This record gives sequence, structure tokens and C-alpha cells, in this order.
Amino acid sequence: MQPVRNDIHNSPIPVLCQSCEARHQGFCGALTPEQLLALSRHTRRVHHDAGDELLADAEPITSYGNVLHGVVKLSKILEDGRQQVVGLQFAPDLLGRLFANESRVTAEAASDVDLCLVPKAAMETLVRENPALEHRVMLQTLRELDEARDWMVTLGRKTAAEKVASFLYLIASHIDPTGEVTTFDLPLGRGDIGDFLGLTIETVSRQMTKLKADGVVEIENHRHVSVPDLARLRVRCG
Amino acid sequence: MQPVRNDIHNSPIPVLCQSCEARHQGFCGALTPEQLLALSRHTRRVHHDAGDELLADAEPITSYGNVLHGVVKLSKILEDGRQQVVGLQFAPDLLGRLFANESRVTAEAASDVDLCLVPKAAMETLVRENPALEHRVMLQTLRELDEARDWMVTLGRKTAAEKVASFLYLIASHIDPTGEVTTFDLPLGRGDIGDFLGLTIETVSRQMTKLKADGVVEIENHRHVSVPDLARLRVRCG
DNA sequence: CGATAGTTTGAACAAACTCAAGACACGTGG
DNA sequence: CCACGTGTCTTGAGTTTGTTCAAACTATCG
Repeated sequence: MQPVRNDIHNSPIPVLCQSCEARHQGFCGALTPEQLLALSRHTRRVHHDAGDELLADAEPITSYGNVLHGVVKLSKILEDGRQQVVGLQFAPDLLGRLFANESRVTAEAASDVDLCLVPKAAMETLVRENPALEHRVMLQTLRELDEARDWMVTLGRKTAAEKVASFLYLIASHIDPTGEVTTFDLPLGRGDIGDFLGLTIETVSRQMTKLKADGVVEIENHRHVSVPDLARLRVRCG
Repeated sequence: MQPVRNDIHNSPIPVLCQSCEARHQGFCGALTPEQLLALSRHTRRVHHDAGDELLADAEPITSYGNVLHGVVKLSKILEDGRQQVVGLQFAPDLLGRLFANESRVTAEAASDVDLCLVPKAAMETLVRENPALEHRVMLQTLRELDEARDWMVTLGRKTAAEKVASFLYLIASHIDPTGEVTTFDLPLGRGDIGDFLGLTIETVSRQMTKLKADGVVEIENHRHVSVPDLARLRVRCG
């Protein structure tokens, strides 16, 4: 029998969690090994393909999801079909609105996504009994609010050129916060980028072409781009 | 000597708080009379005139403020002066970002405003020691996030006419959530409404004129408007 | 190699912006 | 009480930006 690997608390960590990339940064980091073990009996790891709907607007939430891998697109849709992307979630964000009976957004897998699903009731009990956990989620919520407000400036006050530059900058800095990335994959197609920026697909495409012509980005294959000089891109964000 | 009025806990409430309109709905509602008494030794009630700056973007926060009366405008400004209003706060909202060293927005009194100021250190201690309090602030933060995302749809995907209707509807439904208001004061002038909606002052003015011509609103004196039929306004929000 | 979904490009159009002038409300002083 | 000045709002004309509609292109996959 192989010895169970212990962490600093010197207590066993559930096997499934041991190899989990999200365990330290995600909300589970606020849990003791015992709590983690109890929780892990209810969780289940699932995979979704790009395009799968994860949550529907105005529908009850049955499970919360910890994003382990991939990008989740949060959006809202008007009656006549106009769509606005209102947020992107990356690992290790928590998916699903706490303390509400229904989701306030549609959530869709923008890329292939791995989630750690936590049943609604289990999550809510855990949060109620564990202030440190609520604190972690509070920090994520505050960050999301900051991001939403930053994005409101982009939506309300920037030109199409600045919007597209801002989007590329957002993705680039998310992939490598140190600011040294040069090449990466876009998590969204042109249409979704337009829905994020409040632009049409054609305008996004034209601005991408212009950025390429100006040598600010190199476009390998529509989804894959290179930014030789992040500062040059930053300047274009307005 | 007059008997001190007790609440359900049968414990004395600080004199200043007894008459406070924000006490039950605001974050202080999560405190026991003892905690409220301890807190009230550090708080101070202040008045600000319309136009006063309450917090500056990227500046340290020295005090949090509980909005007791009036409307606070939260905005962000680009280097070249373009401004975007990213939120409005009403009583009994908490002003000031928790768990950050600096404000992420500029806060300005949109109308005359009364605040209950809580020193930064006292507030943070209180939050740390009192999960119920953090929970209250969490609920406010989640509501603000929902509002920000709703507003992103307005900014990114609605026409000028729909934007102005949405703004009037927002204010009307905030003043009377039952949906029976017909007449109210706008907390912002045309310029600030434009900065909220991502429009110019001229476009806001033209759309207001059109709404008046269509009989959806009556405009008494620029700041004071009447909405005879809220449903008619609602339809124009897109 | 052809089908398909996603993307790019072009030309005409519409929405909102800019600039400029005029109207209105409100407070101040005659 | 009225004339005046200031700040805010409205209105108009012309321009710009981004959209719409239509067609061509390009990756990718069976």
C-alpha cells in the first residue's frame, strides 16, 4: 500500500484534489483537508466542448462550477437577439451566482472546459459554515466588479480601434500577467469578440486587419495571434 | 430622565443610530447593539454638496461611507478626459472598495449627500471579526455586479433612444420599486447622463425631446420629469 | 477535393458626433 | 420687480464612425 501524500497540514488530501491545478488559487484553498475531503464526496469533474451551454439566463442553478481549465463566456441576450458578452471566466474562477435562485447570465464554454461541479446545496452549506470561504468568493466578486466597470469604460467611451486593442490586451495580459507574452490563442471568434465589444463582426475584422497592417499584431490563423510589443498595443487602448 | 428606547435585542442603541434611516437596510443592520455602540464612537456624520469629490481614482481610501441620503456617482476617466459613469449609489449603500488599498473609481456627490463615515481601520477590523457583516457587504457587491452587467448590455447593444429610456426607467424604478412613481427628480444633469450612457449631451437632449414629443415623459424643468405610464417607458428600453 | 463555417473586403447607408448658435432657467444686483 | 449674466440645455447642419448588405475569400475537415 502506497503512503498517502500529505500537505503542510499533515492531513490527507482527497486523491482527486491532489492533482487539481485550481486547489490553491481557487475557493477550495480556504478549506481544511477535512472539509475538502467531505466536499470531494459531492463533487464531480466534467468536461464540456466549446459551445456547450453551462448555465441559462433566468434558470435555476443546480450546481456551482469551479473552472479548472478553459474559458467560460458570460453573456446576456435581449429579446430581439442582440447579445452582449458581460464577462469571461478562467481557472480558478467560481461559476454560478451565489445567494440567488436563478442565474443572471447565460454561461457558455468558449473553449473546451473542465469544471469541478459542486451541488448547489453542498456549496451553500459550505459557504454558510465557513466565513473564510465566503471571503474568497467575495474577493473574486470584487475583482469581477472591477473588471466589469473597466469594461464599461471600453464599451461606452472607446472607439472601435481602441476596443479591439483593449480586447487583445485583456487576453494577452490574462495569459501572462508579467507582460511578456508574445503569442497566444484567442478564446473567442470574431463574432463573440464583437458581442464583447459592442461591435459588429465586420468592424472587428476591419480593426484586426488594420492592427496587422500597422505591425502591432501578427495573425497566423484567425484564432492564433502574436504581439511582438505589448507596449505598442497598450498605447492603442486609449 | 427619559427611558432609552430598546429594540428587539433589548439593548440600548446609540442615540445617533436610533434615528438613522440606513440602520436596518444598511450594513449596520448586521451588528449587535453592543457592536453598534462600539462602532458609533468612531463614526461621524457628514454632509456634502452636489459636485463634491468623495473619493479619487487610484487614491488611498481613508474612510468608508454609508450613504444615508442622496445619490453618489461613480466614474472612471481616461487620460484624454473621456468619462464613463460606472455606477450610482443610493442609501443605504456602502461607499468605498473593501480589501483594496486604493479606490478604483472616482466618487462624486451627484446631489446633496449625507454620509456616515467609518474610518478605514475600524471598518476593516469590524469586517474581519464579523462574518455576518461581510455577508451583507457581499450581497451589496453581488447586486452591484448584476447592475454593472445589466448596464454593459445597455452600453454595448442599445440604441441612443433605448439608452435614454433605460436610464429614466432605472431612476424611476429605483425611486419606487413598486412601479407606481410618476414624477421624480433626475439625480444627474444631461452631461452626466451622457457620461452614464456613453452618449454626447446633445444626443441625450434630442432623445429626451423625442420622448417628450411622444408623450412618454413630461419634462417640467430639465431636472424634474413625470412618467405617466411606466409600462410605456419600459417598452422603449429594448 | 469539395463542403462548410468562419472571416475578410467593398460600397452604400444610417446613427450618433461635432461644431455652432440660440433658448431657457435661475440667481444677482440694480 | 425687472434687467442681466451665467450655466445648462436645446436645436440645426454637416461630418464621421460604424453598420448593413452582399460577395469573395480561407481554413479545416471529412
